[in-house]
Amino acid sequence: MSKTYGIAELAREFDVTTRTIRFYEDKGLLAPVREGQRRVYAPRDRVRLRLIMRGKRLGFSLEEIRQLIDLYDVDPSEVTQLRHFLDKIHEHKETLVDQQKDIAETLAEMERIEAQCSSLLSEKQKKRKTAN
Amino acid sequence: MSKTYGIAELAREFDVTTRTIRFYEDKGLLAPVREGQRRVYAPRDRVRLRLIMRGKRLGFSLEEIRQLIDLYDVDPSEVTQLRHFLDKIHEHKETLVDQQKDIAETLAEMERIEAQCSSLLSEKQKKRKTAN
DNA sequence: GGCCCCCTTTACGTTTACGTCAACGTCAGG
DNA sequence: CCTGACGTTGACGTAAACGTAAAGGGGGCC
Repeated sequence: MSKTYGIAELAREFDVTTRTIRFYEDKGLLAPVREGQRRVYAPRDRVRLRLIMRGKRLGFSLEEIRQLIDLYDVDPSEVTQLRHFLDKIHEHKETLVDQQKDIAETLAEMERIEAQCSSLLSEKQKKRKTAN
Repeated sequence: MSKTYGIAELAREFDVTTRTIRFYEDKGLLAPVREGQRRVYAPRDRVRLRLIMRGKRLGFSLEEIRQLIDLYDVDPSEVTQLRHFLDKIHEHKETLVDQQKDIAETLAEMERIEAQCSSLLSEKQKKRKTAN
């Protein structure tokens, strides 16, 4: 038997509330096994949760994340599905590449401002020294 | 005189509604000049709008975007402000670098799945050919 | 038995980021 | 003068992503 997890356990690990985890289940992002009423999470659920958190950090909506995650579980039996699946992957890849560009630009600007600021700061330090 | 823009003009250019632009003003992200009651946007407002859109694509909240944009307009007179300012930049840079990592990981996984899928697809094609 | 901790569902509240509609001003063209 | 395009404020609506409180079940342990 591979390990299982309780809801509180996962909540602690990923620093979210149990409410949040149940909410994700409501939205079809998770589907833990039940033991009576209690939710029991398998390692694959834990992986999914990790993917969800990453998706959130990237600014995707839960709906988009759901579609993304479903890609990992697709049954590769039908050829048409495979094609459709590859299309979806391409879409998401483009989005991500665009984001990379956005980030690169923003980082570049920040470093420009940063440098400008640093030089300004060191100039002020000089003046302070010469004034003493 | 450098060019100015009407609200509808900018709305078209950035593919948002005028409502959205006014909303950003409400939240302190924009501050166009008034000509009577009408809003008149200068090139710098247009730049700001571009920054806003980029921030949104990166999943930042409007409040975070406001703080980010304000960094571009900071008055570099006070040394303490400069230090504080540099700290803020460092924070944001870390966030962005983390995002870069997230994106890289996601892209890597996608390409792995993609390759796996493509090979599956070409195998099916082969079988189809030999079956004919 | 009493307390604590974990779990459950139901349901209403909140924040963000706008959409939508009403009601009205302004200015150019026909 | 009327229409139509563009603009304004104000108020209410809404979807997403949870928070929070209510009300309760079940197990362990001292």
